[in-house]
Amino acid sequence: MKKHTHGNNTTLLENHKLRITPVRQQVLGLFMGKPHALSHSDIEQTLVGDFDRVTIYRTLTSFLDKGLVHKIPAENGVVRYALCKDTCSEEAHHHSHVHFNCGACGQTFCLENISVPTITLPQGYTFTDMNYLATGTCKNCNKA
Amino acid sequence: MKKHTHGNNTTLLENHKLRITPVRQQVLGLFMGKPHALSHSDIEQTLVGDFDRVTIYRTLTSFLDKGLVHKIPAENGVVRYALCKDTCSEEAHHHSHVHFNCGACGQTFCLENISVPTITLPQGYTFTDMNYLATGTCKNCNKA
DNA sequence: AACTAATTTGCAACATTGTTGCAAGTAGAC
DNA sequence: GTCTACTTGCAACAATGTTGCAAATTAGTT
Repeated sequence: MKKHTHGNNTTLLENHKLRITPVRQQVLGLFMGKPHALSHSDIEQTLVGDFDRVTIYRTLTSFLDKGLVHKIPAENGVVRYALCKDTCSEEAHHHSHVHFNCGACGQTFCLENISVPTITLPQGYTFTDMNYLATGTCKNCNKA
Repeated sequence: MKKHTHGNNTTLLENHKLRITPVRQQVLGLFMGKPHALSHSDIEQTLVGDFDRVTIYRTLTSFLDKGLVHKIPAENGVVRYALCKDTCSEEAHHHSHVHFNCGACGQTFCLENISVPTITLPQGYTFTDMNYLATGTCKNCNKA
């Protein structure tokens, strides 16, 4: 029953200095099972009845702090989260990939495989993070 | 007292097929008076006591619909709005400029003057809108 | 296996943000 | 000035996010 809660997600949590708890295993499991980013409410609805709303918020916050996931703001203000690649840590996030939000299915994907151009900011500005958000229609929805 | 509510913002509203009302003039006045993007709560706090919260939401929505402002999602999910350039209309928005969110002063700016590279999406994806969001420290805060 | 310290969880309460329906008020056209 | 359509305020609600605290749990130590 709780078979697949053990496996490499346990290791993943340990690697990020997070204690192994049921919520964390389940939430991490969700991320690993889906190709798209998840919002708080996505998670809340999938783990029905099992965990407190607040706990899920805190789980996401700790994942974020420890560099396990990154935040993706959609145009409408909905915040989603997606797994980081291994190069991310507590200290620094290294992703400059494009996020794609599909207007048809509403899902958000990380497009890891396309090249991201460098943007040069004006004199005086320094940046720590760069976010690319495309809105449109995704592969699947364009087929249909 | 209500001197500067008349002027070219009235024309701007007319041009976008919006009725001239006190809220609209005042909110538009705010946008024109500030170099940075404004959130709903920024506006609410500045126009203290004068207008209903709901009215401000609806004002922003109609500005958005008519192509007068555009929406800027910050990393934390806060949604801000900034004036569009003249090339925007009800039908289509034409801005691919970079938005810059300063972690120090919290303000968000449109950086109109820097070049924005084209991003090529993978096969099958089509996009209608592209959003560039940089987070860091702005000119003023870097000086201080 | 039991003990302990530190972290994590659930609960309750609250704050903020955004939405909807409807009646009264106002803008703009004639 | 009159009429119509749009806009506003109010009330009520829904959704989202935050905080404090006591009880439970994790992981390390003996």
